[in-house]
Amino acid sequence: MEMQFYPIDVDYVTNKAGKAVIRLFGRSTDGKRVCVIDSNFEPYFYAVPESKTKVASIRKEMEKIRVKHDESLFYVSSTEVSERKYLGKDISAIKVVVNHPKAVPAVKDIVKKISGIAMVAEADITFEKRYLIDKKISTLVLCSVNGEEFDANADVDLVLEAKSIEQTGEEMLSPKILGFDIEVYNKLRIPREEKDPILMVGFYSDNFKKVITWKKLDKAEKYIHFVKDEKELILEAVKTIKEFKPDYLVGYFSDGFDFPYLRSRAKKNNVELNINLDFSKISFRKRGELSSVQLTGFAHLDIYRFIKRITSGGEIQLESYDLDTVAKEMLNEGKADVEIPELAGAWDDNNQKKLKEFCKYNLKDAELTFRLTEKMLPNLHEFTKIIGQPVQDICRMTFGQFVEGYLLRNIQQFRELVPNRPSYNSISDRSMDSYEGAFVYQPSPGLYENLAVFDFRSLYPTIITSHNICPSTLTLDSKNAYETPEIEVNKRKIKHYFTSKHEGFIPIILRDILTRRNRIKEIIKKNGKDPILDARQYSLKILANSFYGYLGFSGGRWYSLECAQSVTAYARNYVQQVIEKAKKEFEVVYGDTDSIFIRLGKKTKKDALDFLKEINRGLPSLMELELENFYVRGIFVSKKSETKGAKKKYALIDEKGSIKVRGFETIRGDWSILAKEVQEKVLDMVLKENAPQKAINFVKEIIKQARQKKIDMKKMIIRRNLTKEIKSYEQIGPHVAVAKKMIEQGAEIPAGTTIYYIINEGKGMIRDRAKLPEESSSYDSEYYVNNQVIPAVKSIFEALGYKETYLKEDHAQSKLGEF
DNA sequence: CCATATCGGGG
DNA sequence: GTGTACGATATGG
Repeated sequence: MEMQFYPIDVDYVTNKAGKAVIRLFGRSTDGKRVCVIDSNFEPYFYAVPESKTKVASIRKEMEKIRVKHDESLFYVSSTEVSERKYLGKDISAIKVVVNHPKAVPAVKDIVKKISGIAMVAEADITFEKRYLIDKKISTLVLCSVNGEEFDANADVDLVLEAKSIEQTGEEMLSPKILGFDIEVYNKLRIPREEKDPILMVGFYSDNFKKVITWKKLDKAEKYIHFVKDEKELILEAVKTIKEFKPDYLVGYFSDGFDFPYLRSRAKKNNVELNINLDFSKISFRKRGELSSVQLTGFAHLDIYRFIKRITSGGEIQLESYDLDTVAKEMLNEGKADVEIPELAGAWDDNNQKKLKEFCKYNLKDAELTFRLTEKMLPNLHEFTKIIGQPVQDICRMTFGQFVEGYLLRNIQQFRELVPNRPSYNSISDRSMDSYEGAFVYQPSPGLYENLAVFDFRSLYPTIITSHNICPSTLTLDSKNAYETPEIEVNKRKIKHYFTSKHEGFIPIILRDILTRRNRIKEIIKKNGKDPILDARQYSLKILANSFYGYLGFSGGRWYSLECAQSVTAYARNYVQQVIEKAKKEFEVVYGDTDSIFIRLGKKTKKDALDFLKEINRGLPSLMELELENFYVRGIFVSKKSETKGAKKKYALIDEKGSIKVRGFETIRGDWSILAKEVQEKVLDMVLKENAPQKAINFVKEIIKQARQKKIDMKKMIIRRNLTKEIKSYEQIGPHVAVAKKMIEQGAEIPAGTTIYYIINEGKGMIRDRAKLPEESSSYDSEYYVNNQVIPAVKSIFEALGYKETYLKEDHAQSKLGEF
């Protein structure tokens, strides 16, 4: 029979005959959950002989290989000579086909030892990845399959054994998404998996709301479902997922919290989290402290991980990635307003009213998770389609992995053999390599008016394409080659050369990405905004911008120090050239990596634009200097202990009154709200109103209010995490001291607990005066003035020239009366 | 200057 | 599992 479907999850299993078969789980066009089995794909790798002369004898030797491993026999099924390239050079490789994916590592080790073998390649690409690459299948994109119905032990509507399968369209899956979230008993601030039960599980989707809990609530909302205990709650949650049949089950930090917690509580209650479509156990792949929780048959997404990756470094800079902040920024809607530390108390006291609120809160979290996923879907899907790997992997991949995934798929057209993933040792060797990065033109601290900012459009990608920078074009021959600017290595000046006789695969692939992106941007310009096209161009932008970093990433297969060095060398050269030219007409205020900030002074905007045109006439075709914006005012500040202006620490206001702040994120979650608010307001007054004196008066007023204890205690709360067991602390910080006192009063405080505290008035050390917010009646205003307010605004006022008068090093305290 | 420590998300 | 392996930033020697 014929069927069209969207593959979502791909893996392989070994069938009764001992053969590895690929399974593609997905959704058919008529809405069924399906599993397609493809048993027509063979595992293989490549062996590269030292010279062509020995190929015949090597093949004979390889074909004799037999390895016993546990119960199975691994062997070479066939070999075949394949003319390939390796980093641009022609080589003969032998394709070695083996009887099982697990035979690859075993056989590979033996092949490596055969004399006359130079290297073994592509033995480290997983079977299912290899399948997707070779079959040119992207998950989530429509596939046609011809096959026979098959009887298999899987919780799907249809299993097909494929005779043929191919990707047939561009059309994408519209997935069934189920957001979920758990609430747990939290007498202590951090719940303990062994002791504290799960109290609620919430689910949300289009036309679907459900909260499961095990305390009966009278006159509760319809969506609340009651069960008798935690065990039943877990079973009911499993049943809910089974019946809903989502394509994506989505949580927020569910890799780090919800799933590990569910697993632990399921074990405690002696029940199985039986949601995988083949009834197998859920895989928790440890990666440092965090695990990646992978389901079989459908996708588990931790949307937090994708959002964090995709937004950092982008336009919107979030100060925190907690669900409330992210949802407010992206959905204009925050979490339900409850005091989560009160949940345990409400549960113990059977406080019906409060528990109903917590149910609502639980549902809201699931809803926000669901909505964020909907919002991110265009980007998530574009990456999945471009990179061609399952959506659950894309959701967790770094940009370096994006580049490598993209190269792996697109390198095939060049017949390039894929370099091996570097060994642990070579990674650590490579990470010793250091090289010069971007150029920074240091600003003099101060307030400037009337600025123009230029930047190079996609500077690093266009440098790579314009100068043919690629591991395959690197040459020692300076004839017919691009010559880099001088590069200083160990006090010696060197240059690299990249041939101009043929184009490297990285420049070709990258140029294709850039031109595709430009085409999409033109369509958007012509036809107006379109979220899908916008996601597509943004994905291509991120991908293109990641190539340079990838070349210098020690864990990369195509790592090349020479390439990475060359990219930054060219970049420094171009930016410095523009700065030198700009200096003849304007005052240059600042420059960093790919941007130049100039003061217009008596010159006009037109003069700035003419200058831009002039520069662009001299650049290679793909490179371009663009106007980023004109700014009314800008403040450049210096970091402490630096006299010159700091890198990337400035704030600008444009003609529309919107403020752009860079590098002020020293104010993080572990500072008081007071410090954050003061800094924000000061920047506002300086930039928007051009009123430094008013800002000073404002800070003076805040200090006065602090001293008169007129500021809300909530704004004084500082939080900090305990990273280890209390006993193992040598350095007793304020948060450690608070925790110690709590323990003395009988509390249990495991590692990982967040301690909230306020510094109280009195004599002695800071740590002895740190107390829980509920135990604090007042606060030490001098501490907050000197350690929170002043540090938050100090550098801003210094840049404005108030240094000597108002802020004298650490003795600021005595001077602050005048402040 | 480079090596080590901390932190994030979740309740 | 055709293994594994966070990444960015702050501090401290």
